[in-house]
Amino acid sequence: MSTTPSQRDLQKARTRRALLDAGLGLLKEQSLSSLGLREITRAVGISPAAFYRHFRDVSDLGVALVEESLGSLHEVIRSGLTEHTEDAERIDHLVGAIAAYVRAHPEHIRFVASERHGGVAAVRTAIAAELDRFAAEVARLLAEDEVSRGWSAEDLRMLGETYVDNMVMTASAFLEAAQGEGPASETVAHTARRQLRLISLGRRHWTTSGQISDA
Amino acid sequence: MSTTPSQRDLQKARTRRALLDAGLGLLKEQSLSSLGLREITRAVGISPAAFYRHFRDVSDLGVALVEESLGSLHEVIRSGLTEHTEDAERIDHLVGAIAAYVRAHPEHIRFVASERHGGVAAVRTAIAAELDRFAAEVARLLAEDEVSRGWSAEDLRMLGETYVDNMVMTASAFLEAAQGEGPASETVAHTARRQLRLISLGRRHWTTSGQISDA
DNA sequence: GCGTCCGGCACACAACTGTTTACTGAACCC
DNA sequence: GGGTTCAGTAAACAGTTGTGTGCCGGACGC
Repeated sequence: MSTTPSQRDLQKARTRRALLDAGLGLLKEQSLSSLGLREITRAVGISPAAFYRHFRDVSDLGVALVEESLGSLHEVIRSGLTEHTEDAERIDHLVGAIAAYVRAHPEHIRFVASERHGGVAAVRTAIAAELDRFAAEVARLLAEDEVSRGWSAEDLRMLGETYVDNMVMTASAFLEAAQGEGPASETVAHTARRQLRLISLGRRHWTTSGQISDA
Repeated sequence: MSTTPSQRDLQKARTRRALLDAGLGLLKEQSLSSLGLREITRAVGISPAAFYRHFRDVSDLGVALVEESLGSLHEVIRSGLTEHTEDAERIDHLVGAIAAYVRAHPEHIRFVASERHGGVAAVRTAIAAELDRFAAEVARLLAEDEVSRGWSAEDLRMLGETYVDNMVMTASAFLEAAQGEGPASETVAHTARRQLRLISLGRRHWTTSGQISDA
């Protein structure tokens, strides 16, 4: 039961959105640690002092952007992994979902990719935590496949991390493709599919002891 | 036949080094796009204007740092891949080499990791080019294994990229471990070894058509 | 209807930024 | 030894930055 938001709350939320959007937009061409508070407020059309009504810091705004960027991705991946069980089909679907997500939210992806190892500690930590939850979730989903019988929690976790790493790489490769900086989008998709296939194959032949079995 | 460098050339080279080192040091706590020219010269102890005797830009200095950071890595990996042929042994050696490299040049690794998707286009491009050469080299080396018989150039390339991606991820994970931000160093090594094992397994069971073979 | 809350404003502050200019003085070449 | 080259300097430039203060005015709760 949520109380109806007042006119004031609505307006406040609206400028908050504007600040987030403006920040995200400006981050196309620089990184968070060089993004100025005044720069943001100028883009929104409000006075610098008004910024403090919404965020303590620019890095505070950054942390808010992390949740926003990665929050909606969970659902996308969950459905991608549960709807299909056959490997090839699942891989195609997953890569397609990533491509679609990048097309829909390019700035968010760019933000995460560049700030994941960026200069602002608070944001870095927030992203790491989110991706961690993410890897755990993927591991949980993959644990339900028949192929995962007998896998230790540790190995499953490793598998989840491998998937997440790969997805992040793929997403940022799609992004570069979209802005003409790297190989074309289809090439990225092709490579991503085969990388996932490689991982899938390794997974099928994994032995719980971790030894590499003979062919 | 190289001419002996004059006293002046020597001194110039020395301050250039100082600029690069100072820049790298300052990048521990921020990203390149927010690194100030004056900040660097102040750290070195020269006047701001003197900076222009060595670099056009701060991003120009960044590009110089890319070569420096990634140049010496080639040799490390080449030896790591050629000295051993047996999978398990090779993987141990490779992960160990990465760990040692990170321990030896932590700032360089941090620089590459954070600027790879950072805000400065020129640097981003330089890193991408270097990693590209890198992936090609790994592919070339892996092509010589017996396991690679019948692999297409395209598949080999994909394999090389997978290796490089994994190595970059591992290196930056080691880095975070070293500064106490993520899981411990041994955990990282353990995960990295198993990820490489996973890839190795996939590689063994790869079929040229790209189909996933039955167990 | 009235007092309070509070998002946004204008203004001021000191500190900082990249870049240009004309210069000094030591190492250089012949 | 004398003229030239050139890394580094000092000073000035116009803009920029984050943050603090006091105030306004419309929406709010009662």
